[in-house]
Amino acid sequence: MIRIFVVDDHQVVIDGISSIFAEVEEIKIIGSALNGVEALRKLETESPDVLLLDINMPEMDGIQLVRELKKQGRELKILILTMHNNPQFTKQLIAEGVQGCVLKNAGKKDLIYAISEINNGGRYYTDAVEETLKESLDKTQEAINQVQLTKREVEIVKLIALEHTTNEIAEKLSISAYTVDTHRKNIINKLGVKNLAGLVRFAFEKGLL
Amino acid sequence: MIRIFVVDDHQVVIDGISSIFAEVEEIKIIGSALNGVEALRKLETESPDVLLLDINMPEMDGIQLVRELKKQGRELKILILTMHNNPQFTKQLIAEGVQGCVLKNAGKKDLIYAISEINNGGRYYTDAVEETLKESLDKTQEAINQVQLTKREVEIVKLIALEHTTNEIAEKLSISAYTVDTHRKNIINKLGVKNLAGLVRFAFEKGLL
DNA sequence: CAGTAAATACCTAAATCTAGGTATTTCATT
DNA sequence: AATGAAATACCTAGATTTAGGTATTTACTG
Repeated sequence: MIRIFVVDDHQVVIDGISSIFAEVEEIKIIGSALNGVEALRKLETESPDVLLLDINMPEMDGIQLVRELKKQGRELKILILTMHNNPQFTKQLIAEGVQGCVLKNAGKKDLIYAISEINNGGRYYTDAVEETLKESLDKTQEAINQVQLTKREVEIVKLIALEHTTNEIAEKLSISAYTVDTHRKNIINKLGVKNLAGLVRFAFEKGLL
Repeated sequence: MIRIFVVDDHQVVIDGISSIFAEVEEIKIIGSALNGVEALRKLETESPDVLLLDINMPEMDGIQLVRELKKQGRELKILILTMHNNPQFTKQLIAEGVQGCVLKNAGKKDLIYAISEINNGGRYYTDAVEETLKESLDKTQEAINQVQLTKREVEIVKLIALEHTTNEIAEKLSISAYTVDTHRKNIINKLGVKNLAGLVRFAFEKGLL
């Protein structure tokens, strides 16, 4: 019997996954959470074999949660559920030591297979994920290091994505436009993107919007 | 007995929803599709009471599918399943005549309630959706009309979102930078967004990336 | 207490985007 | 053959972003 804990910010997905496994003998859902913070709290008292984790979440995203759990020295296997097949993320995830990754457009069968594989000490990456990964493996290696935006930076990313100009943001936050400029520059550097478009794209991929 | 057809590009969501309703007496899933094109084909022979439809899909998105079905004069109720609570979309959807809209972070209970409401001739919008809608209802009304980008425009939107500048795009497509400029302007006008950031956001919401 | 991360602010020059136009060619449809 | 949409191209002025810096204050952490 494999004991699973599901973390996903969409209740429908949690309910769905629960229902899928309700009819599967060897797998049992022992709990779920709608975000990273809730997951951490609940995992204090629960100890699943496999953690089924969504990447794109508000509050604390999947990667942060993985880090926190590793930091606590938890011995559990992690299977990532992701929307976008983004090599940037996948690389980061592997670096963080997760055991597998399936796209949300995978089917029930794949999901069950991935979970058993992982529970038996294996690894599982959807074909598509693996392929995209290989393609981009030779590219910028330093991009792997942790991209962590500060609270203020996240705030500014959101405002930019919502079409506010530097001046508007400055006024809204009651700070100098120069400061907003500086933040924007820092963000672009941190994310390794080229311009505003990349920044907005990131905001989406990261689930900030 | 309410007969449902599910359209969502994520197999996990389809499987999940199927499982959820497997244990609900009055609701039955009679079919599903992973994209608009497949849905249209399958709906030629199927006639569900309610269509459960994801907005963000590749190939043919939810709105396009709704239009096509209305054009065919199909008599069916449509419940939208959406990720983002975007008033722009909601307005468009209402204009297209859909019966309801639930966010993907709604739970099983809400989903079931929404479906029965709609099947009984009612309408159902998640509280959050309704609220966001009201807030933005006084804003630009003309934005409701169909936003349809041409092939070339879509191409350019993608390149912009991928962080290419006007000059780079011009070179890549072997056209003048002036032309790219014109396209960008037209796109910004069509979408009713303010700047490049809005354009990239749109690309994501529309599922272009 | 020393060190560091975060947030703040300033400066300049160059690149890029935005807004307001006008105008021609191509292609498909009526 | 005419209409209209799509794609193309050009022009100018002003706004905004980008790249390269430097520097101060605050707050937490070892």
